[in-house]
Amino acid sequence: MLDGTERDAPSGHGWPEKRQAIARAAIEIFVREGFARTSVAGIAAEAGVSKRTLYKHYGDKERLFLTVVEETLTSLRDRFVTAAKDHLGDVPDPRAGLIALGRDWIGSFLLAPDLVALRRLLIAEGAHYPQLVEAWRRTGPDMIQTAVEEQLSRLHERGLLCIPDVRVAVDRLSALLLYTANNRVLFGIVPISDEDVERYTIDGVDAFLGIYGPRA
Amino acid sequence: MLDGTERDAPSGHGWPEKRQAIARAAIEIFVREGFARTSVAGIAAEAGVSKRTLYKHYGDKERLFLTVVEETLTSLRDRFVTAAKDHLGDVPDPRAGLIALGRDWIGSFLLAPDLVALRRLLIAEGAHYPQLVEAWRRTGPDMIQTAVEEQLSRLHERGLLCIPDVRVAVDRLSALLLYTANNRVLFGIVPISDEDVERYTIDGVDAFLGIYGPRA
DNA sequence: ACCTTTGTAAACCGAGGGGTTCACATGTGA
DNA sequence: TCACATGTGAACCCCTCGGTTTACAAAGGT
Repeated sequence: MLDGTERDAPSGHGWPEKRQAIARAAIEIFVREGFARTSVAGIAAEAGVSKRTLYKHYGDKERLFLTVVEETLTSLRDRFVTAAKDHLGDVPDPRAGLIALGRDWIGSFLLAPDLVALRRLLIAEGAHYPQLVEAWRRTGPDMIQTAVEEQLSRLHERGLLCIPDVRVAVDRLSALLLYTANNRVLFGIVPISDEDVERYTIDGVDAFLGIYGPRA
Repeated sequence: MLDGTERDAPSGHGWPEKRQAIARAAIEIFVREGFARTSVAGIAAEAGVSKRTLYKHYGDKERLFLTVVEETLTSLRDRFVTAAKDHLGDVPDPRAGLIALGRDWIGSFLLAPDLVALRRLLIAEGAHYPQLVEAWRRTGPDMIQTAVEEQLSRLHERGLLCIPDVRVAVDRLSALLLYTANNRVLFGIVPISDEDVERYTIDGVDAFLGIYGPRA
């Protein structure tokens, strides 16, 4: 037991990987169980780490919670910006472009299981930790808002859509695309199929085009 | 101490009012603190009742929780139906009627503090107690859905709106009316003023009329 | 070789909370 | 008047959990 075990998976000791293992386990359990139901011992066990090490890295349960959620939010922001740059590129046909955008928005952001769980956690604990809500607002919605605004502006400038107020248009697009699916997924349990995503997307885009379509 | 005290407010003992006092205190604290953070002793104190009495009425913490939330949901259903009958009556002008409907919908249902807290609770604990989510779906959304469907159908039949699919139209109307406000209020903290409600209402209705207006 | 750093495993402490019991009080009905 | 049902309040048991301490083990640099 003192020789070669635990060599390939570097769990010897003295590595900052411990910290990351703790963070991974912590966010997973916090997000699944909520703050109060989560035990520090459980996190330590899940991370394959002693309680002592955990308390060395993060001072106490609350600081662990705040740190790990905020770290998750910033890593999330990176996901947002890269995805926005990737998938929201130039589109020839407005309808096709909006559908691609909507599909990606719903599938990658709205329904991604970890993001759903994170939103649930923030809604649940937000009243107790307002700073987290503030961080969420900055990283998530605002990023998407500006990215989509940019897209819609481009479509407007090219004369493919008629959008007097881009800000409002983004609100309406997100509402039409996300509202139903968001409700289903937040209250949970019922899984959402790919066909559902496709339906929500097309339906939302068509409603949006009913308002802003070149037809006017 | 054995004569006339506690006559008007019947808190002597031996009354089922105790049960109601417990229920009131319980739902208030559960909704504010969540299940795990709530202590049975706290509920008993808030209700002005001994723990023993509480355990006599409701067997244990979990049964208290489930019972009291489900009772709240059914009492909620009554609120829904009466409000639907009251405020969603016949409307002469579609825009004015929809605005009145929207204002009431947002103000009375979406933003009512107790309903917000209840939705938060259901989102937070839904994964642990699916039965509650099911009860919520039955009492809340479905009631509103059918009530509003009826209203829109009437407007369609009178030729004031052009609505090919009423089901979809209700989804879109609720999305346009509620999405933004719902997000703001669920993540919490930021209060929503009456002016905000008015803005959300008018904006949502106008967007809806952009899709379904007689103009086509 | 030695000491420091980083880690583990387990025991331990104190607080809080779910749930029960006990001794006692007070209205109600026969 | 006496039993009974209902309720009180406080003590109590036991477990979980946050957080600490102790004893020990393995690098790794000098």
